Amino acid sequence: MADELLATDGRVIGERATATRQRLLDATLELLRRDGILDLKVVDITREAGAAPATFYQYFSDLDAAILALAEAAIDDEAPLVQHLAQPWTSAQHIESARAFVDAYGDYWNDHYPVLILRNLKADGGDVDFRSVRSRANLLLLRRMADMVAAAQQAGHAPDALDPFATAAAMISMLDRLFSYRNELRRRGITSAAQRETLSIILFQTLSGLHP
Amino acid sequence: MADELLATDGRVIGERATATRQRLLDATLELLRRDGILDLKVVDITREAGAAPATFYQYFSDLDAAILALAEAAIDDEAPLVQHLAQPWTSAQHIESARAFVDAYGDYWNDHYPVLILRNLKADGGDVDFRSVRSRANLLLLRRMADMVAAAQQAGHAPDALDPFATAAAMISMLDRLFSYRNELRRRGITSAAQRETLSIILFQTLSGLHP
DNA sequence: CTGCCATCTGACGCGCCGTCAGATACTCTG
DNA sequence: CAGAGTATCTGACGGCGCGTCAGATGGCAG
Repeated sequence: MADELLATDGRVIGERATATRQRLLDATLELLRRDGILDLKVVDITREAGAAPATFYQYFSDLDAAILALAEAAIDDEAPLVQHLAQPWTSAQHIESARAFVDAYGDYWNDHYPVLILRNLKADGGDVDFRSVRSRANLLLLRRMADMVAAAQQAGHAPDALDPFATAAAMISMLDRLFSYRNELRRRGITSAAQRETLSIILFQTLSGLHP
Repeated sequence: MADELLATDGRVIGERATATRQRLLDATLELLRRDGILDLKVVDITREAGAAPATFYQYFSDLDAAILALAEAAIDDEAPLVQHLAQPWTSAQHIESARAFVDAYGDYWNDHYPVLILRNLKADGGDVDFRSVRSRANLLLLRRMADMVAAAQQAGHAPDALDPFATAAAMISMLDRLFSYRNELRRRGITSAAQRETLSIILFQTLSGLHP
């Protein structure tokens, strides 16, 4: 097992230090939720965690390192998502699987959204570490979705001109961004239930090539 | 005409000052492209524009005010987009309109992406000014798309359970996010042409209810 | 109790923010 | 074209967060 945590000077850290490190990560996520993505300060994190500013730098070289650690941790919560994509959606009844997937994605998003948004920003900006963690996070989902599209194409349900992987990426993109936008939609009188149903239908149609 | 520009102290500004203000805005966009969204500094903007830091604050109360001005300016470039959604897509031939729209959206995105990303971030974060400018920017597009969905529903092509407005928002979301992601897709060997065709098909299917 | 190692901390120099009083450039009048 | 008046620009400054360092504190083994 290589999951022994290291301090920035390279030494393996003990129980007390591991707990402190975790408090700092918890505080980071909490502040990201509370104050938004653009106003995160190390000083505030350490105050929230009841530590001195210098302590933060014992476990993370800078803010990015902490966010990267949170992004790594988020990967573990993806398991329930993949499950709903286990088999291709081959009949109208499978719209129910699409609904379940959208719900699961919503839960996942709620738990991790500030980290996911920052991860995407930094990955888009070219940071190799964030690109790597995003890649590992998305790959399973993208592969499963791409396989579903390919199956739909072989069954003659979906257009051959669709690139399966690009289609999968488009669906993940839609979900990511629309969940950010959902408060705005609610403000316009569109309920969560309507949003969920709309997403489920688009996802079902696009991945299966069928009408629900 | 109320398009006379004001300094932060409220006075109407003249020709020279307007030019300086514009140089600052140009420099802001240039630095956003070059250095990314998260490392923008007033000092750098003024250096790039050949002005003193204090000059920036004569025309913008802070960085957000400048970005907001850029977001306002971006709205003017939306006209070509709306054009492609003028009439509903009622036959398979209209896939060509979808392609044209995707291309136009790509151009628009290329011209303004750092500003659009920041605008969305701050609007999602609850900033009322950025919510307002995003709302004004999106509304025309969203309305047109929603009308297309409603028309497809009346023709019996699209499921009635789709919320037209939420569907439109999902499509815009997909476009916004996927254009950010396109370098990653290219890295995976998916060409721009394949991305464009995939987006066009998904858009066409979802808005028209037809197969291409 | 004492020494040792892990862990934590206050204090500091640095760079950017946003403000102010004053310098500079332009314009208009006589 | 001199000089006053206004528009525009600027250097300098206090404040704050960053990231580093030497040293303080805590806990455990002998």
